[in-house]
Amino acid sequence: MEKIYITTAIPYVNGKPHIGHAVDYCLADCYARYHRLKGDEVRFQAGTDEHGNKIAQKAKELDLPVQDYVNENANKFRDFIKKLNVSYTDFVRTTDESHEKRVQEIWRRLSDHIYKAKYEGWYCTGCERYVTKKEFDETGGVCPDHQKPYEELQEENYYFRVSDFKDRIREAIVSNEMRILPEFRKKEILCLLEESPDVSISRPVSQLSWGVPVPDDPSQVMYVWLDALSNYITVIGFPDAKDFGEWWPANAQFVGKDILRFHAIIWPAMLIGLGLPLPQNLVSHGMVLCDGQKMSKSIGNVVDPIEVLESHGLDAFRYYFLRHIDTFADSDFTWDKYEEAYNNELANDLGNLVQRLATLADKNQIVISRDNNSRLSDEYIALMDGFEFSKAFDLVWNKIQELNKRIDEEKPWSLAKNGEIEKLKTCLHNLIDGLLTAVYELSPFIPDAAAKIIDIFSGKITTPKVPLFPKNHN
RNA sequence: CGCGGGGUAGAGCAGUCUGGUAGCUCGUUUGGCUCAUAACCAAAAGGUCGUUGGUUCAAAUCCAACCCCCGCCA
Repeated sequence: MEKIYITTAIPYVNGKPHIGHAVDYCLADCYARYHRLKGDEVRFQAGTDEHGNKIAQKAKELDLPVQDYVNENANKFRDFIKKLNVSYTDFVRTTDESHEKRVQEIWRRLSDHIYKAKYEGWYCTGCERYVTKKEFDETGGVCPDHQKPYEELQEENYYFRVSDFKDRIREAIVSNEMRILPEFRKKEILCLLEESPDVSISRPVSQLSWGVPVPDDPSQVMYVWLDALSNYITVIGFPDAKDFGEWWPANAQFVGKDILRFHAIIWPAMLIGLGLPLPQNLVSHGMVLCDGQKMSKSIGNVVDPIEVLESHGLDAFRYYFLRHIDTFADSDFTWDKYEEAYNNELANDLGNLVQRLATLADKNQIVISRDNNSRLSDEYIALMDGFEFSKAFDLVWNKIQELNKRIDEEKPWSLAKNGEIEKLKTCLHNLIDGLLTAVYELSPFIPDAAAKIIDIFSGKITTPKVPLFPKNHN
């Protein structure tokens, strides 16, 4: 039995949850539940990123105090996470007082690697970031995302000297001490690492007010990196919690491919600077596309995850996102594919299998006495340990389909007709046992459905009045 | 320019490392079954494996050149 710590990226709460957030949560939750099945003790972080100008501006537009605005949005995210039945144990908000205090302590401890310098160049207020000379030249001085000319800027910032840690980070990545998944991202990061400049970690108060004050310098406020990335350790009590070392380093940190670079370069630099070990696995997943295109408001192909969730329920949602959204590569979401997966797979394969076995058991008054002796197959464990969730799901699904074949081959209804009661009982016992074994491995993916199936086959078995995954007749 | 991934049946993919009758899922067609949610099971049709050339008895697989798509550098 091990202690496992799992983290998810904390979304920026300047809007409502979108479908990309769901991938992070589904993967991390599946992994957490898998470890609990193995008997491990799991601590599982989730949270929200709540500082920065974009949020302050939105609040201003709505004429709300900023804290009220972020409270409201943080709740939306927390509700969303609950709706996904994500089994997190710790929730962090970057506006939590305890987080802010700890971040300031982290800043102090990193002060040997922090220096003040003058920035001269261009800045995009929309992106809230500095713009390189190359970018300025290529865009003709106008931000392509915001259609606004870049502003010329001259200001003092604090910088974090990432260069102090490059050798150590490279070594950790190459040796898989900090494993980056998938493998091809590892190569990208190694290239990026060489070119990584020191990173600006503060802004003058005049530029940015909604953030954590820099310790001992009231003229500066922390910019996103130190504040947001620190959440992974502040939430489990760094530096003062006595049991911090029992949980850190994280076994797995789940992030989208777009933010992997920060987690694979700036974050380990911070950890090394603090004298802490590095996370064991950085798992970077792909983006959810719609008809092969990136979802965007301007194309108008944004899919609302709540709408998806409400159309066929949570099990269907988790099913699709864990099986048909590839764990590592970009994958498509389309309503057609979603409907197809629900009808052909959840309803016809699994739902119908449950229904036919329950009916057969009911009609023939079969009672299953079964202690929970299910175990995970070696192949399943290997895939789950390698974060190959969609492949592990495929593996289990084959077992489901296999059971449908076996029913046809063994024809329990014929046995009943011929009065071969003992044979019939053995046959149904074996089939139901096979189902429950598969369901055990299914439970990290679709926990609600798994619980319902176990319930159906516990004690006296009766035919469910409503099928597990009803189909729409329209 | 550079680094990386990919181009295999209508769609989505595996197979390429370790050459030897081209495979899976969905869709289509036909048959079977009746426990089941018009569900399930079986069978069939459907491919010049991006192009050209090379190595070999034999190439989706190895080698060379080229074309196209995508990711990262942004």
